[in-house]
Amino acid sequence: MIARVSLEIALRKEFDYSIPPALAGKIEVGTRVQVPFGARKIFGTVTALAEESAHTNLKPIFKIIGAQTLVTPKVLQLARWIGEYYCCAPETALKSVLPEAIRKEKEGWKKQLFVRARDFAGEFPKLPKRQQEVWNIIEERREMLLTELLELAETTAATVRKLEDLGLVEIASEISERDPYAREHILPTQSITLNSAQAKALGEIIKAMGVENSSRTFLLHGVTGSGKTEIYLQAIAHALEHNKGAIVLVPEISLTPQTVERFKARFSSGKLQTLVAVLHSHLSAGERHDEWHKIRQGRARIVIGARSAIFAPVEPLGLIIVDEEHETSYKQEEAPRYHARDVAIMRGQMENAVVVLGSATPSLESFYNSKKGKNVLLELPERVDDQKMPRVRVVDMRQAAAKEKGAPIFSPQLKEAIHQRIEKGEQTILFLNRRGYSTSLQCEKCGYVANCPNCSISLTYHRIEQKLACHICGFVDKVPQFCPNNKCKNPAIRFSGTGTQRVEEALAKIFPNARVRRMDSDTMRRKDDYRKTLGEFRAGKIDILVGTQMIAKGLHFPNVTLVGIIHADSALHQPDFRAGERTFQLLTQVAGRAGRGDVEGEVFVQAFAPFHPAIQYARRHDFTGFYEQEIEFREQLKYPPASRVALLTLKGRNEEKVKFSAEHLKRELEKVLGEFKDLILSGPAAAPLARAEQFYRYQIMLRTRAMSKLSQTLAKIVSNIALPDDVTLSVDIDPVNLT
DNA sequence: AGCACGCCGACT
DNA sequence: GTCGGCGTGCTC
Repeated sequence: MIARVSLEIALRKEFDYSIPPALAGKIEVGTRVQVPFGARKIFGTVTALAEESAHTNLKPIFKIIGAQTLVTPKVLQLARWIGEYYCCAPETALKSVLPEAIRKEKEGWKKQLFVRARDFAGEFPKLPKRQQEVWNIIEERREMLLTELLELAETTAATVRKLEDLGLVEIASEISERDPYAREHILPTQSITLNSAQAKALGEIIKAMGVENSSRTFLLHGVTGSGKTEIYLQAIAHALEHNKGAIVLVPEISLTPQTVERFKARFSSGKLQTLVAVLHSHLSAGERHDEWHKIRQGRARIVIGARSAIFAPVEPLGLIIVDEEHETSYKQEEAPRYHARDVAIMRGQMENAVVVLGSATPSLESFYNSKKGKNVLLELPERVDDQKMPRVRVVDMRQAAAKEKGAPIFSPQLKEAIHQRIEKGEQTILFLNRRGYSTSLQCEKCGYVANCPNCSISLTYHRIEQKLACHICGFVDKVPQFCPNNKCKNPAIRFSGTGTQRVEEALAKIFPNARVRRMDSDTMRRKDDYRKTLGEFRAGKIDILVGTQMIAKGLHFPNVTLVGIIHADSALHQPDFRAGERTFQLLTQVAGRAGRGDVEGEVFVQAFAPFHPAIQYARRHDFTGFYEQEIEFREQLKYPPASRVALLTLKGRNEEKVKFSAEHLKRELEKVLGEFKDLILSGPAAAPLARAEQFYRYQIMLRTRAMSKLSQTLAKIVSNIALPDDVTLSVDIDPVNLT
């Protein structure tokens, strides 16, 4: 027998090996192996078994890695598709399918000493007092951790060893499974009765699950608080009843203990007792290892996790849920540059699983697909608790700016609203998507701006830490006391643009008695900070929470009746065709934080372009209206979803070389791509962020409706084109980030 | 990806 | 005469 092996080096080629007698019958498709390759030893994955090979003198496989076949044939098939569609080496795609913790040569199980009572035949010996006490504990528990026993009996291992010598107990090193949620106390929950819209949606999903050999994708469009999660839970319960497993994808940022708890509470406790495995980046390598094997061994049937959880080896798979499907964090920003939502749809098709995409603000792509019949739209138009949507007021900051000298941070309306909440003991969330104190430092006299030496952006002033920092590369500099321009040396330097630190400071001045807390990546350095701060906020120990992105998602606090968005249109000027969509989504999500208790919520949106459609449709909670006007623009300019984009980026330290290479690449593309009738080729042009971490970047954008075909053609060009070795080319299919 | 082989310039 | 530059090609 011969095994075809995909090696863990991006050669875009597979190699044949003979299976030595010692491994005969133990190797199958998906087995990870170590093989000789030239003078080296390399890991790889068996992708096929064959009777014969085109090559002679095959070398034998060295050994098998892992106790069990790690890549299931279905996941292997999925990896192949990713390599093809996302235009990367199949080896790169295959590599990302297994977590790092699983790919190690030695197994990652944690072994601990266990003490177990043995069946004792014959006369029970008379034991000394201490030994008898220890025995009593063991006899009752039958089996326990040695460390636990020592603590409980306040004794040492020597005493237990005595019992072992007498043949009363055995001490053995055994696998002890790590449980990242062992400390949480989870109370079981029961299904909640659904309202009619929910019941109808669930009915459709269940109906689709009953049909064999037809996968179906649903787009569950439900406003914030419309009860999407309960539908997920009941759909999963249905899958379990039919002996199928489920994968739930959640954006990393909303994978909080509360989210996990909701799933565990329904399935991991009470009479169902189905294990829920969790996969996300905050787990230790050991925890991830154990969670993954729980899934692989079929003990966990439900997986909840971030992007890469879409590769979880759940088998058979009945249901995939992609919550907040519009979230950009589903896109991996390094090779393989896959979009987990789209991989989910593909996996659903391959495995006959039903896919449910959920969102209050669906991506234009998914909504467009529902119009085209590629997925089935399910609408939840109302909040489950009959609460009204919050009242959204848009404040024209141009007027506020005209009244005072320059634009204030808070409009008078927002200031008054905050004041009222403090009086009433209600809470406020203020959102601003910019950390630091001010976004730039400029000399008013000579025009000098403090820029990053490595990137083409200005440095952000951090007042508390007294530093200037680059938010791209992390460069840090001292704050100059006067203009660094030698000919100027002006002591008056202006800080402009507002960040969260400045908002926090301003609040302290205006409301000296209010308890203000800032939440951004600068204050949330430690693992536990996030949980702690939210705990204090929930307990009412904080009046005003100021924060970035971090506070926009999923938080649910009944006492929050006011949400202020400080600079709602800050994203609108970005050179990205999705700028409007992002703004609409963000405003809707943030606004959804208000009024989830008994009191009606109020949202203040401060903007310099208050009549922009993204802001006006968000104000009216009108997704469909926004979609209709946005899709018109996308269709006119042939942007997604009216087309698909491939973004080619060239990077290098030498700008001229990068530019030249980009022009060379474009000429090569023009030669080959004539057959694509609807192709639009634009660029090369300097990337919006022209330099990052000392690398100059040039881009070429390709647009077509036939992306599968285009990425196949691109793969050929990319692997054949000759570029200087200090210039690198990356291909991003369906990019979400154009910078 | 890494390593060997191979063919032309400045050195003991 | 050698040491070494990195172009080309190969690894089952």
